[in-house]
Amino acid sequence: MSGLSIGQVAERTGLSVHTLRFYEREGLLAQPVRRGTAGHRVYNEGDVDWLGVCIRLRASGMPLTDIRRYTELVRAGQGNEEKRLEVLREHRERVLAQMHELNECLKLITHKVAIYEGRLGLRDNVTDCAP
Amino acid sequence: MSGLSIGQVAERTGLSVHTLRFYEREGLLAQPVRRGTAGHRVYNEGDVDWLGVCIRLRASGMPLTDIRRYTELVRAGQGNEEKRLEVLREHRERVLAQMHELNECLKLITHKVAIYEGRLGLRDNVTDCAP
DNA sequence: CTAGAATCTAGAGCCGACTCTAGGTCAAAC
DNA sequence: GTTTGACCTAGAGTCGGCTCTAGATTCTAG
Repeated sequence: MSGLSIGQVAERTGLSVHTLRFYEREGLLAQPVRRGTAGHRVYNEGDVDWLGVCIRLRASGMPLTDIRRYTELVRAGQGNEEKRLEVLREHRERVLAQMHELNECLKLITHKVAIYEGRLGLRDNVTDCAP
Repeated sequence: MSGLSIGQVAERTGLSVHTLRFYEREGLLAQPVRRGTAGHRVYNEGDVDWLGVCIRLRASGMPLTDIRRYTELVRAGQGNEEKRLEVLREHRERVLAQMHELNECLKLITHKVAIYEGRLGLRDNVTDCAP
């Protein structure tokens, strides 16, 4: 069941084939992709899983350079767990900070929505209300 | 009370003077900034407050074009509350989606951190590439 | 009065993250 | 046996969001 074309991987991951090649150039793949006949990329399930991790990290705001750094550590094999932890913990801080920021924004939006809904409601209820 | 230079506003908001001028060009200010002698910008507290809102919206991922759209509605005055609500609700959805995504990422990170901490604690040599 | 800091405008430059193009190879379907 | 479509590489282009430069003017402290 391992032996996916770039098109199949694109479909599965939601990335475009362009982006898949781009990510590979950027060193985001844990292992170098195997090549089949005519040099076509052949992905396996592990590649897809790893791409899933990359996608999640990207979606949470990790820059490509950091993902590459982490990928390189994984690729280098055992013995650098401390460094991997450092990268992960650093990103966790960013994620938490971002969550906090989003919460603040949510409060602001909720506040403003309440104001506008109140204003509209008032207008509906009191039909002859001149501003 | 009112009468802040661009430098003072930069200091208060954390934006650079470059960015303040850029935001103004992009139409992110609710009112056109007044000008003092020699054409220097003179901000008031209301401007700073509005910039605070813009900064929060930006930090939560709202693109500048959407902030401009919203600003234009506010600038246009009463009567478009429905449209403002639409912009706000739309962004709220994005924020909630983003929070969900961050949560998923947090789970992933926590999982991986646990693995690495366990590995360091137990000194085993499992090769891990699982998501 | 003068040096240095702050401001102005218009426009160029930069960076991250894609996204697309051109020109080519190859396999299978008609 | 040619056409179609997925794939290849190298490299150019795009876009959002700043960031900086140049050259001029103006405020401010000594």
